[in-house]
Amino acid sequence: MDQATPPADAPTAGATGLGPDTQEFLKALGSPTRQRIMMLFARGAELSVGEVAERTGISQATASQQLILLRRGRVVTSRREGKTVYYRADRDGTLAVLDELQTYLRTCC
Amino acid sequence: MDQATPPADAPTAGATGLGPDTQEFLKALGSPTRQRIMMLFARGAELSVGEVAERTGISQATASQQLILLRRGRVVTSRREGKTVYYRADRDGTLAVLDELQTYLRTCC
DNA sequence: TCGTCATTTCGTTGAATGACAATATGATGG
DNA sequence: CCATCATATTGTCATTCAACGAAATGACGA
Repeated sequence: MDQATPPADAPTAGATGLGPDTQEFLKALGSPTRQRIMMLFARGAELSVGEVAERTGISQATASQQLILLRRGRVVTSRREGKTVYYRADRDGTLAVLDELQTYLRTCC
Repeated sequence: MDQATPPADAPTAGATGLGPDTQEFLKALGSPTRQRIMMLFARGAELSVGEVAERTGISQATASQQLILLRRGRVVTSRREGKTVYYRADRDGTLAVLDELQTYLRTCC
């Protein structure tokens, strides 16, 4: 929905020195619930939304929402296979964001 | 140092696989306001609470609060000199937390 | 001791977030 | 086309968070 609303890069970025991806990454992993979700994806595991909901004990709707937030932070990727959507850890995205984070912290410290 | 807290009460820790420090770190840097604050500490700058308030345009009370949150995440340290409290980036704390974060992400990916 | 300055804490308000149930969308098989 | 299953979206409520002004704490000098 709000995908084409921002011009290109300015909504959250700008004065912070961090790109939007990294900001979303930090917010995504800052939540205990989403941290718990991430533990399910250890060692390349791939799970459907329903499986994540079941194993974490949260509702299906909430699981879907939180997974979308994690995807926005490039922490996970999704793959559709028929009716079900499989999520797994986004190795490349995570490494990219972590790299930017380190660069940022080098600026501050 | 609340480093050794195995069974007692682990509100946020436990099932997430992340230590409390790292959780506080992620929450601390997840806020645009606090990211803006951190940019003031570039290249080892040391500022008082009042200076941070003035340069960011937020009230002095809010600045104090946000700096305390950043300190909890080991992103900054504080030093008292007379009446004024000086804050600066916590290099060691940041590196330590970043190291734990990388270890955590290696588990997931 | 008293007053002042800098910081912290307190109490409150509006906005953002997290969670759920209910409903809508989308894909697949009959 | 219709029924069904998995996911996404919507609407609502409770909790949390950011921010402020006002009051309390703490440190220093007169």
